[in-house]
Amino acid sequence: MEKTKFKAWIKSHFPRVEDSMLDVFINHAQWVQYPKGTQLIAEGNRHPYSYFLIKGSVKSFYLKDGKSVCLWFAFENELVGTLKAMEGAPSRETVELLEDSEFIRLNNETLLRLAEKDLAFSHLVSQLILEHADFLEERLYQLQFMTSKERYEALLKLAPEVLQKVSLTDIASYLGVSRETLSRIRSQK
Amino acid sequence: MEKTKFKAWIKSHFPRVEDSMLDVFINHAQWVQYPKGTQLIAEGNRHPYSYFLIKGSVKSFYLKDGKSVCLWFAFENELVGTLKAMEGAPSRETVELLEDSEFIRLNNETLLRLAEKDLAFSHLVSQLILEHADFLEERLYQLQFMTSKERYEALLKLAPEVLQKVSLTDIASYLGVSRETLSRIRSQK
DNA sequence: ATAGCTTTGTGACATTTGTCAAATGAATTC
DNA sequence: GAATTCATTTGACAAATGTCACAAAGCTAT
Repeated sequence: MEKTKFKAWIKSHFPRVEDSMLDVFINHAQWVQYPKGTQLIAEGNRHPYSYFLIKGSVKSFYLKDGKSVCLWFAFENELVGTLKAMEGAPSRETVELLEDSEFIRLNNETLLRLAEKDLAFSHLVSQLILEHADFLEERLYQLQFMTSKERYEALLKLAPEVLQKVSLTDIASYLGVSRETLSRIRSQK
Repeated sequence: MEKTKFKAWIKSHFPRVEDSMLDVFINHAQWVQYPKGTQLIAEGNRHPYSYFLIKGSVKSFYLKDGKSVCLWFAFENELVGTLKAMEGAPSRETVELLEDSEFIRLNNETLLRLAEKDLAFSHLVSQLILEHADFLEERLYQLQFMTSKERYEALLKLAPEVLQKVSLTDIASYLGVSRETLSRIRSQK
């Protein structure tokens, strides 16, 4: 069962969550699968789920003047979701599958209800938000302090799988430069 | 007593925190006061406190090639602290007073210990991190999507007091442009 | 294999922004 | 209030990046 993978991941990331709790949690989760191109979360809509990505890859983006500008990518063994969805608010971003992918799906309300009553889950939720905030701070640092070339190199170092799975157009938008500029950065080295 | 102001603020922001809990919390807090220019939190150091700003203003910045680049500003009735300090890790940023200021000071470990044991406090901590994450997402959106002129106008709209209290040099670095460019943006309108 | 589509790369040029230097303006000290 | 310091503005130029046009390379389906 794919849930095993998810369970192992939680246990390694949140060793303080007890097994009994974890089982309650897992029982509320479902395995789901969607084809490439599916919009998991659509801009402007409320979305009731968060996901753990078992297999595949996704991108998150806003639309700007009809073009997509990527905010993040996710690959195997990563969490996929948005703060807005967690808060029950309409999403500002769209999350779309880059290839056929499998997920463990978690209902946000269920998650919050568990966190409401149980201290360990509340800490888990804090932890998740904290990790996301750390990611955002790093992104912000890079956008404010690093040149586009440095950002490209940092991305390659941190997540080399991006190059395999994501188009250069999407990577360029993620880095905050035009396709052409990224192309030139790449040809320089 | 200045703690009253802090108490009122918490009650309006987190109506679900009970009075008894709040009193425990407040009893762990201290009122402190520092002169303009004080570095509340210094880059590279661990820092044991978070603050509620009673009166005054602060800026947060990194150093880049000897120049400061601002990450955020805070004014009356706002929380002042860093995620890194919360996590007990060395700070990457420096937090400095823009004028003589007064704070309610909270020990991070005490805060976390309370959150450890008490559900209401755990939710409060989640909520605080969540608000910070929302701020970061908005910042990121602005840096990636908006022109420097639009960012300047957004800042004026959201926090007009910035113009009163913060130098244009610091505002420029916050917006991600040079002093000269900000000056030209301002003269355009 | 070919035709058609999508992605990526390259050149020419315009625009934005940064950098350096100097001038102006505002605030502070003696 | 004159002198000094600091912050802001302005001008001239250079560097980085965006935009547009098109060429080249990779894929897909027939």
